[in-house]
Amino acid sequence: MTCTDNDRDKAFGSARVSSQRREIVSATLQLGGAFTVDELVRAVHASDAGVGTATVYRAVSALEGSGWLERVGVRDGSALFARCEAGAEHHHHVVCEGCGRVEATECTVSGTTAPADGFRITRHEVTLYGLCPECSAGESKQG
Amino acid sequence: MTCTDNDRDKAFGSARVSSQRREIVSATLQLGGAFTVDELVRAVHASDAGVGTATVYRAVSALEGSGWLERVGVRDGSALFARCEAGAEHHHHVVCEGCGRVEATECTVSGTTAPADGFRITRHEVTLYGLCPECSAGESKQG
DNA sequence: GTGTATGCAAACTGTTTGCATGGAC
DNA sequence: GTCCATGCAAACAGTTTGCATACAC
Repeated sequence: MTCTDNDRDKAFGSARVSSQRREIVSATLQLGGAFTVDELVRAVHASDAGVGTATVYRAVSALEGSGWLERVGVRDGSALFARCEAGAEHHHHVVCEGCGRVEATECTVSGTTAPADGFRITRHEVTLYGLCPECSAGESKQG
Repeated sequence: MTCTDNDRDKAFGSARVSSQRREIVSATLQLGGAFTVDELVRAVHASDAGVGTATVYRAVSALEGSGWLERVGVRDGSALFARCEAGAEHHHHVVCEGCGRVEATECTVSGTTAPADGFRITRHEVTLYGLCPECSAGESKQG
């Protein structure tokens, strides 16, 4: 992962960047796929146990606000976040249930058409779940 | 709404049916569309304030278990439930953001194809949001 | 120097659970 | 008569917030 401090700093947009926030961004990149805030807190604590949970929550909110992170779903009652390259373009996510990896995928839902009784559709939420090529291969080997 | 006690009782499958559970089912039908547990509790309290929150949660779980109710999404951090006629068939939901009405809609997502990098898709979640014909008409009148 | 991010802990919300009791079957 | 559903309250998990302080700008 080639990621400079400058890259990390850009994640927060115009907000201030502290050492903690830089660590949080690094941990996000290390996790790679989708993660809960709790998992992110653990990852951050691996390099600095002094970072508070509230700080991580606030940083995640800031990152979500700047568009660098996205809320991609829910797992066991906690919000799932993931870094997504697709940015502001309309897209959805494929979540690997093996390793948590998240990829952007284009929207295959027929946009604003009315599927039932003349509903006027304004937005939709789509999340695909499955296995990435690696996990898919591992799965078929193990049975 | 033509719904006999017998209909209400069937909602719980083979589980026991108490007067509270019958009231909960009635309240569900009165609400009509999607609702949170909190809204359901309020509706139930309109006819019997003595019903406990835990009872409603337990009844909702039982109704979900029997397939009579479905979890159709999340609103403000609380789970959204709705009665759905579609039953066990694969389908999705259209939620009216005006009145909360929920309709089943057939799946327009191209099933198990791999949208990105050879992912093997096993399942997906789709929820459509918009305005039903009535709310859509009201909206355009009011601007 | 100003204002924002931090850390701590408490508060808050939605949901679940333990327990004694009443009611459905 | 047995066993499950109930009601109450406490417990619980995830998340947010208040406040004094440290630090980025």
